[in-house]
Amino acid sequence: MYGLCDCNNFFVSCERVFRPDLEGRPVVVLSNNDGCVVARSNEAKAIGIGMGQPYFQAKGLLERHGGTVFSSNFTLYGDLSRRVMTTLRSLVKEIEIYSIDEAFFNLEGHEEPLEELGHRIRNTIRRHTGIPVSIGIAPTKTLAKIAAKLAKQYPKLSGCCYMHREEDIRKVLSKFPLRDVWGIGRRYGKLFDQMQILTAQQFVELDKRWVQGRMGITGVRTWQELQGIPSLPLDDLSASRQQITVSRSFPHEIYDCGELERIVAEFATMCGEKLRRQGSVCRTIHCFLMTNRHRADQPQHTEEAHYRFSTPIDSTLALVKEGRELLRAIFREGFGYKKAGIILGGFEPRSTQQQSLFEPPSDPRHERLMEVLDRVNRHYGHGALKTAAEGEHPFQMNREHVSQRYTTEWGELLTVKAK
DNA sequence: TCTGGGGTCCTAGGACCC
DNA sequence: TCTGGGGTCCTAGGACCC
Repeated sequence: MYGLCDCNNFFVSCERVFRPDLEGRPVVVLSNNDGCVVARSNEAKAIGIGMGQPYFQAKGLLERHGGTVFSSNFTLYGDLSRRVMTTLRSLVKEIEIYSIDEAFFNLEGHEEPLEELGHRIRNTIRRHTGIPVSIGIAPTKTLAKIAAKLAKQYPKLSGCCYMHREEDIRKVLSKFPLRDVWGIGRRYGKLFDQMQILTAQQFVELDKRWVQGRMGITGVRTWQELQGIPSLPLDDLSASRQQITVSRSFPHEIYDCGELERIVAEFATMCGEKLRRQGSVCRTIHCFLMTNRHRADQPQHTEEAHYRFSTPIDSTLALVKEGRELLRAIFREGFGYKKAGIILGGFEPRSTQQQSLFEPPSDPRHERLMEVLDRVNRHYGHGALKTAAEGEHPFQMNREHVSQRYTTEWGELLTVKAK
């Protein structure tokens, strides 16, 4: 049996931990630059605010219902996520952290009745962190996702759904919309709508060879998982990432190459910090640039370029240098750029770094320099020490409604006032 | 006026190997 | 005239996820 622990409306719940006055009222959290709605309280969903809706479209509706809006505060959400995962890890044997607000766990060898255990997990996480979660328990991960959805949907389940009898599962699947199944995205959803295959049960009744031919091995796995055949093992994702990205949309279009260079240098620096934190060196760096795709009246240009280091590196100086060169290669005069990013890939562990036979080894002085750079910035805060290429003023996003970093900054602790 | 960011895995095809 | 069989590795692009 697999369990899924899914935080309810996670970003909104994080804000409500420190603002209990917002219980029962519409609350939304916005993406970077206060662009789109990325989390909604149940009340905000009920008044018709959509997921991913641009804020300027939702603003009026929210205000009419006396709702509250927050800019995203990932420092806070990341810290509360860590607390939720720590609590969960103390209650079950093995967990796979799937995203900032979800984790799977394995239930083999637990003696406590599983439904009871589910409720105990839910109550403990609520008590220790203030975050409400939904628990789904079922024979496979895909079914556990469905169970967690039901737990969220039906109040009489009190936040935990244990789904294991075959006839119960079939009954659920024959009502469950196929497009809401984990692994069925927009593209396949459309295809199945056209075929009039609307429920998960109808999908399960398709021929395996058809599924294989049309959707590949990933489709077959979903098909099997829905039948209770485990096909997605619990992954140990503690291994390091395959790719590191830092990208942002800008508040305004940027026409100046020098300004973009400073921003890209900052993104490359942030990538370098992440890279060294996971103890890797990288072989490739990509830089991309795009204009505002929502402005059909303006000329469009999107381009990407990449560079391969002859010796894998983790030095911010090398990343900044190549990042800026790539940018200069793809930048075109006269276009208003709205978004840029740096992506690192081709990772190897730093400890077993392969040297090139013909190229000179990377500058050994960088290693010491990066150690000092990271130590200074850990102690005095991000950006205390930086490359000249980044310029004086760090890249700023719109964050008009940001809350305090209650749990990670001494200066921003919650203040309690006596009445 | 305003429209997010960061990931994963799979597949097909090309280069290359013996 | 005729031209094998069995692999690996890499990359780009497409699907998906939260």
